Amino acid sequence: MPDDGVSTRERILRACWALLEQGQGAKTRMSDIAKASGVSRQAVYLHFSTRAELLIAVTRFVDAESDIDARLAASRAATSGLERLDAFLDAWGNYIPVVHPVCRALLDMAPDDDAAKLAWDDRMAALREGCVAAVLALKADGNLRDDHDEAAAADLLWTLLSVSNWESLVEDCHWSQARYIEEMKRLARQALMPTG
Amino acid sequence: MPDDGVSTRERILRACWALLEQGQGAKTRMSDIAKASGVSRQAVYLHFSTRAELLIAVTRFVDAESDIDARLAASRAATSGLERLDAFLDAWGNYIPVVHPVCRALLDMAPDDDAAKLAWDDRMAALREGCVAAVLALKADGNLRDDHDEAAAADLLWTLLSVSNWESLVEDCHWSQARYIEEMKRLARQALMPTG
DNA sequence: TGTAAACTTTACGCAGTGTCAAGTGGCATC
DNA sequence: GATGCCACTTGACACTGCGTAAAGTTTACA
Repeated sequence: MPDDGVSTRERILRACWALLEQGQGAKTRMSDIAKASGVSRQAVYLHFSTRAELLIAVTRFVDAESDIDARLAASRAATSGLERLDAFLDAWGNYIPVVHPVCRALLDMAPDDDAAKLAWDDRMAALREGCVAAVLALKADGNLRDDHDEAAAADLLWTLLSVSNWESLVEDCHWSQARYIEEMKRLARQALMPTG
Repeated sequence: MPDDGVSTRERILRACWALLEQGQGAKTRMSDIAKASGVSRQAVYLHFSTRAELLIAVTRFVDAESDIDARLAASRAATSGLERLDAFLDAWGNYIPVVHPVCRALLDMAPDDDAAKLAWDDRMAALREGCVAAVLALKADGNLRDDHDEAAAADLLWTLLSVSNWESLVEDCHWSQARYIEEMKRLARQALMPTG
């Protein structure tokens, strides 16, 4: 533990996070990260054996720092299905902008790197669990369309909530975050519930 | 012009296409393509100065070979807005599986390569034009929701029709192509038209 | 004084892209 | 039949970025 009480490992994680946040996701090199952390390139490898491992660690770090669990608590506490759906959309939809830079970096290296792909798939599997839970809550209220089963409904919701769709609307189409959330809520209701 | 009457350039394009179709998009190297074309690696560079340029040429080649224009003709010929929307969804939705391997390869290199990114954005801009046309046709019929303007409606449709969403439903969730098209049509109507 | 942990420095191996220069074989033209 | 061009081959090389290896430095602690 050097100067301040913060560990080198954490300095690297924060520096990497900061770099990813200022764009250039896929172009962020190990040497850039080392420089930004004020540490040698080799020191980075002392803590994270590959670039993929570092990026995965950063996503976990961001999850912890931004307390994703607290965000999701409201959706689990909801009493009605619709309430749960809305709360889940609020939680996840508002979390996307926070993790997005890191997600993007991970996603960009996934086609090349099996570890990154695995980590991403894992994340998406967790998201899908939330979707299934929301769908089941709707169904319990008799508020699920009868023309698709729970799996299909979850597929649809999971697809709507993808990071790509957020990028498309917020980054490419310049929608505000609030508008994105609002429209997603409407879209999800229309897609899943019996009457508009 | 060697053995058969087909040019080396075309042999390379077809070989590249075939390789991309059998998976491993981002992992397809210039040397693999050369080998599959029965030509030296240098010969590939004689025809395409970079990997990005080659991939872009392949997308154009696939467009020409699969006659994307003919596919879109029906949507332009439609008389009503709804007809146009459906025809557009059929044309594009059924074209995705054809170009997908090539699109994926281009998309995978976009974060790293400006030329690839530009080519991709161009393609997406063309798709958006189709979306705008469909939205305007709906509006002409008085069949556009009044709670978003044409731009927002086009944004939404364009996002729904993304390659990522096709991948999500067809590849990840194992939906059939027919089911994908059907559900997209419903989703688009619900999102854009006044009454479900 | 010794030693162990954390980090630095320098160097290297490797894959893949893109470049360069010197061939080679066929085909056309004079 | 020599000349020359064209498309292509061969083999080498520079460059980037990842990951590894080995030896040295600093600090802290016993």
